[in-house]
Amino acid sequence: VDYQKPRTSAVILQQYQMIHDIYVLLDDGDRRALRPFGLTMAQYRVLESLHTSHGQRLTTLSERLLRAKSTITRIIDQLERDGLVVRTADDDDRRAQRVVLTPAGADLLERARGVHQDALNVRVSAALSVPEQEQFRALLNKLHDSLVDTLDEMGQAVAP
Amino acid sequence: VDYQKPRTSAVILQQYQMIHDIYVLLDDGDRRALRPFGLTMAQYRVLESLHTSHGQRLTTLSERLLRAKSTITRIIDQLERDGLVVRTADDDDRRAQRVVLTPAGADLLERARGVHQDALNVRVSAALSVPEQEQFRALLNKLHDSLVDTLDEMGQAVAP
DNA sequence: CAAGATTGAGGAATCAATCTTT
DNA sequence: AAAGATTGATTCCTCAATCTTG
Repeated sequence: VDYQKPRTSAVILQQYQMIHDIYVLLDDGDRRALRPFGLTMAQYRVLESLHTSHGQRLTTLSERLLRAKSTITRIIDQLERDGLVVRTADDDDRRAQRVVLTPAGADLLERARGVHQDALNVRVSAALSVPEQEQFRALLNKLHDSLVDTLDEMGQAVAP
Repeated sequence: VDYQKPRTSAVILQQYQMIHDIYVLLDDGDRRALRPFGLTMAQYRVLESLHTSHGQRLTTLSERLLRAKSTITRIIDQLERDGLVVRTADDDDRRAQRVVLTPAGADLLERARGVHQDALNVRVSAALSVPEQEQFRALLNKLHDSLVDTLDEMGQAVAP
């Protein structure tokens, strides 16, 4: 018996694999919902973030969406090529680019969001009651914030 | 006001983005923990699955790990090249391949698992108390099973 | 030098097509 | 025809290096 190195409980391992699988399952449904609009999940999340907060920098998007800066650059390239967003110069800092949703982008987001949300709603509502959803949300929040904290302590690592 | 099309509540949307972010955050930590062993997360999960159930078919691995069959083929290629697993002929069905862990593979898994679990343990324990973890696990389980069910109803879609 | 952004190279995952066996 | 598995082409993402500006 080893008294010195407490091993991870089976509960935690199950949790992790479960989170992983749930992510994959949700991702699978998302891709199906967004495909008719020609959007990947990453592109969709960028549009959503821009809708919430206009004129973000690429670096800000990288931090919020937990993607490498180069990934964001390429996603914006695609979206701009499709006429959904536009890069704008930053008056205060000539290094930075501000990204703005075009009318076409806002329109596409609006339509995609409807389909995406309905599909998500069906799947989650079938699984959890409203009180359970609230309870679930609270636990996710707690875990999320804690993970972000430990990430910060190690020096930003996701998007170098 | 629109009485006909109930939209998704903000709660559900927050949940989804939270799950997505948590996945990315955990994945980031995993990659750091497994890199010294030369393993990706997908490879690690294959080894784990083979340790639990010996001699699985590639198709079975594809279904359990929610990855496309071609993805599994390539992961097994890599693991076999590194001498961690071996493809074995199936006596009953000459189309099928049974995958088995080699002693080297079992050994590497053992060592990687220790580091991976400790790293995960630290991060999750810092976030949730033991009762919370148990509560969390129950909700994840419920959501997971429900998502699998709705996936099955739509005809297998993840790995065509 | 540090920060914002981009580019090239490489890995990982998927789709569609193909081959063999049932 | 259908199932198990593989291959080729393509997309997505990341890392490391680079360019410009603060």
